[in-house]
Amino acid sequence: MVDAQLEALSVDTRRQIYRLLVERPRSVGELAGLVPVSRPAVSQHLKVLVDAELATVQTSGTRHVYSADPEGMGRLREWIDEMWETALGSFARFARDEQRKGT
Amino acid sequence: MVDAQLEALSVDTRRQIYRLLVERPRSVGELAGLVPVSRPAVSQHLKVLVDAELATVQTSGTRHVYSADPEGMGRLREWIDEMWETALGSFARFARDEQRKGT
DNA sequence: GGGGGTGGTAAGTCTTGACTTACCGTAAGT
DNA sequence: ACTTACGGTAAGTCAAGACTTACCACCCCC
Repeated sequence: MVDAQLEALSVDTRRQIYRLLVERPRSVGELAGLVPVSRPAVSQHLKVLVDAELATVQTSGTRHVYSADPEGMGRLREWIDEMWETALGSFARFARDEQRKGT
Repeated sequence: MVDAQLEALSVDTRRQIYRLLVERPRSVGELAGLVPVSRPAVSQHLKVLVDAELATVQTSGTRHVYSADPEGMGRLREWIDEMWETALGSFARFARDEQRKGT
């Protein structure tokens, strides 16, 4: 379920682009000027972000403005929270057992 | 900062292993029996998880027991939360501007 | 309706890394 | 000491994907 989001955010360039979108919506050309890769590369990264529901497009004429989409990040956040909680629980249980062992 | 965590969790097999560790600590052999790859592959994945501070080892004799480490997941959680918040803020601002435009 | 500026797509290169088999070290039991 | 079980490491293969250049489609404005 969160596979797409995690995979999308695992690449540095794509993370940079996403951060820029989180600040504010931006056009493809603007992004290409802020990131050390070519414009086509930016386009490809944006496709991945959109597919992962981490970004949305707003096309007006030939100008495509991308913004951050709360949808995908929300799902990722819930997944992380779940992992975090159960990891903490498992950790506490483990610590208690270790303690018991020591007594 | 969260690069290591995101990259570690971007691979399906490694996510499976991590989920198993979140449930409870497990040995390498046990993990290898629960995941569709060879034992050396599991070892390599575990190394990545440990490097990302998503797991820790507890070696007793030749038996190595891995557990989920809250450290890395905590950092990832904070980062995600920050992204989530600012993305929501940016989204709200955008929605308001769109509204204003419509009036 | 041409020309400039927008951005997506195709094709090809090249690196990264997930996986395998084979091997080695080490600890525990007899 | 010999054996057996446990895991980490080396070396090699192979596919995925990040990037490039080149090209194409589109809309807008004169």
